[in-house]
Amino acid sequence: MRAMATPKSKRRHGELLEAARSTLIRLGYFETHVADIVRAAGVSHGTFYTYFDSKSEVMRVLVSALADDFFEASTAEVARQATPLLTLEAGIRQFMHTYRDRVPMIRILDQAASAGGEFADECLRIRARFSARLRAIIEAHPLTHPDGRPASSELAAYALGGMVDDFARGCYLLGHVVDEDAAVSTIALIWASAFGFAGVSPGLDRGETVPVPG
Amino acid sequence: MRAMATPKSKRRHGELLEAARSTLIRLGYFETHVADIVRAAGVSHGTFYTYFDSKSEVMRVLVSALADDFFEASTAEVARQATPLLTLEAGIRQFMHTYRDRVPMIRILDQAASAGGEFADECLRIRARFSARLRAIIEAHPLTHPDGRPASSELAAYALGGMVDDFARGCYLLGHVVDEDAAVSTIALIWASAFGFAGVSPGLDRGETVPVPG
Amino acid sequence: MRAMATPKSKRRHGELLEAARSTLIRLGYFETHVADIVRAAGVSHGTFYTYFDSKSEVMRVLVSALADDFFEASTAEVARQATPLLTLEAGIRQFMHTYRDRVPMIRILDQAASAGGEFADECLRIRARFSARLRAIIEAHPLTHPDGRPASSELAAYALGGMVDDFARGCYLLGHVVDEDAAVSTIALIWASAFGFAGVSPGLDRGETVPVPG
Amino acid sequence: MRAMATPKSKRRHGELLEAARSTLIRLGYFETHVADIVRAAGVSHGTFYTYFDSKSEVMRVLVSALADDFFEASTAEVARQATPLLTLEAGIRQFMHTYRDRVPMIRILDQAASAGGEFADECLRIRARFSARLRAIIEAHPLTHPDGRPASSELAAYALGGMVDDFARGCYLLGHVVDEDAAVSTIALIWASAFGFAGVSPGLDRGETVPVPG
DNA sequence: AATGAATGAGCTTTCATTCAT
DNA sequence: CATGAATGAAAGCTCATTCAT
Repeated sequence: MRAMATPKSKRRHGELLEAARSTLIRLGYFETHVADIVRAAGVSHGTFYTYFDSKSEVMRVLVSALADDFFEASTAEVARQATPLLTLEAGIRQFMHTYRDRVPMIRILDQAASAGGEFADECLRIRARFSARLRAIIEAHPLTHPDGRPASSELAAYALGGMVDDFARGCYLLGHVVDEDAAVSTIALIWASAFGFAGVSPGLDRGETVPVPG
Repeated sequence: MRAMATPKSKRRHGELLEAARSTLIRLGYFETHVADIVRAAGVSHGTFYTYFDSKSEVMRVLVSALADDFFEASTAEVARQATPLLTLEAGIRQFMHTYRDRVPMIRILDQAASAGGEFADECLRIRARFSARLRAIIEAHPLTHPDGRPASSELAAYALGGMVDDFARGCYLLGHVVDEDAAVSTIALIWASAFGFAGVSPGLDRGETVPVPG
Repeated sequence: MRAMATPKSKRRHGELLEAARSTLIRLGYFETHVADIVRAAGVSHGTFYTYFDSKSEVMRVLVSALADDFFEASTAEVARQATPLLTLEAGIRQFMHTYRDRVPMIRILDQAASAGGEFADECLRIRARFSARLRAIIEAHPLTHPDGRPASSELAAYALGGMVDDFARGCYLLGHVVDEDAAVSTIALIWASAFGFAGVSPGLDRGETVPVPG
Repeated sequence: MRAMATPKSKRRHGELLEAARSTLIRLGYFETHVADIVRAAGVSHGTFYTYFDSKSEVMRVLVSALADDFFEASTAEVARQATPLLTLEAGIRQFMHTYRDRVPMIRILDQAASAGGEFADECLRIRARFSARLRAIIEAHPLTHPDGRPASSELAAYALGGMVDDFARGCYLLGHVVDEDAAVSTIALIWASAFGFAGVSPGLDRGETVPVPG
């Protein structure tokens, strides 16, 4: 980007960004061309290059903005419910809905990340911020290995957060069809088991057959 | 694809597929062009179209093959270990290693899926096959809600499978750096908690502070 | 063409020609490719070039054959009818039907001629042969200018033949929709006027020989 | 077509059209490629697509323009001559010359129409407009069947118009060599016979309005 | 004589970027 | 600053013809 001096310039810059944003969401990462953006903004090709060095630059700026927006929205507080399990469910449900309501923009994020370049880091940055929040909570309910060692709260947070993230991705990006309510309560149950909430995991005989994961 | 009669044809077909495969891995899904493939194979443009109807077709063939290979490799049997938890760990570790060893080709799958179209379904298909395996196991160790209702084994399988899938994706595709051994044991611990293995989850007082997920 | 020695060769040659003919009619002049012809003949590309020097050569041979067939069919004798006018009509109707029944092949002829090269001459050759027949008849009923000079029978034949040819072309090739019966009787009336048939225009004996148009 | 704003644009658009026109005439419909057009216009490939959506579009525009030009020129008024027959001749001669002077472009029209698609309709449209003019004239000199029924003026117009069209086509497109003067007077004679002009065929007042052919 | 894989020049079209106006 | 026509490299694909087998 080059020109930012006057207020008019600032406005133009913003208009172009907004045009690019709506175009991205409308057409997707790979089908968004400079021609689409400038048409949406009502300016010429030349003007675009007055404000941005390249198409990549706008993409970069926008994808970061999309990522921030997603993060902000998905880390809102959740009201305490009647039981811990219900509160867990409420939190997970909120995440799922936040995801669902932003599918077009998350799809962009996903495409940008898969295309390589700097966007994978952007995704990791979001994940890290999610995990940091979850981690703080887990540390109040530490997972413990059978031998008594505490599990890494960082890793546990990453894994539990990833579970819901993956679920949302499967449902909303890839199109897997599920009963959302059932999904939320199942995930909450697994979280609760991990946190060791009373009345959720019944105890199991030792030494039995063990599943092969994957 | 059209010509397959003679042994020479079969060889060429294979050479082109291999050229396409290595080019895909080298340049990525979006930067792989017919010109790159034929250059790698040492043949002319025309020859490519003797064996494939279009660029999309090779992509389709290759991505499906990659997906199949990944699935086959990641669902191999795992030897029973000393304890159930260790066996869980072994299974998860195997999945992680299978993923790690195929990063270049899984990246292609990921890119193809992000572009939409048929490849997202391919991903779901793989996920469904994973889940089906895991589900069979879960049904032997059903998760139960506090009120006694059994959780959906299908959803539980999808969620638990997603957790490890997401972990592998974060580490190997997006570049998140973790201690793999610690990660595996943490995931195994969460699985074990869900399955209700004795000695893993300690019990928790009701009514306490509850984490906000995400 | 090169190989014609053995009976087997002759058969192959014929098979290829027939395959080319049906392909031409099926796909049209511009959409007929060597690949289509050899597929229809059940032989390889190489074989095609054993019997023909080029695609153009087959086209040349075939278009000439189509032209001959058309000419033969359209110059068949027509039975004398009750009145000369009816006989004229019968002849014109026969031509129209001959044309109509061969639309696919005449279309080829038309396309080939328009594409330039030698095929325009082929069309002229047909027209000349038509005209020659018609001319012989006109010479028995000469058209006379007001000043008493006889009109050129050659030109009159060409013009009158062209009228019906053009009509058929308009209806059957270009898709002009008309009542065929009315068209035939109108054209016959114009012919009769030119020939000076009694009751249409003056001065011609009834019951005489009547031309077959085309 | 997309860009037409500035005068410079208008000029370029015209240059490209003219380049396309001259290229069409030079190389024919089937041998005219975008590369030839842009070379003739002295611009890049990209510029062509700034002004036209596709090659087909220029073809369409040009062929329609050719057709319009041809129609306009060939339906110009013809000065009344000393006798009706001479006026007929003058009209026919004008048509022949109009045709002759536009052979290169009419050839394009012919090729385009033979390829099928929209251009055959274009030809029919021209024919219909010709016929409509001729028909108005014929209705003032109705052709009558021997039984007294009037012939269809529409069909008569189509047939008589087709005669001269076919003649011009034979001479100028297909290369039939004739004495043009003799041809014109022969065709005029046939028209006059059909119209029943005195001294050619009976029963028409002299000195009346005389049709412009074509 | 038959095969059919291989060729490669050539086709139409796209699009990020530049630069004269 | 704004314009938008111009660029040109590069894309996917076609097809008549050749030639080693």
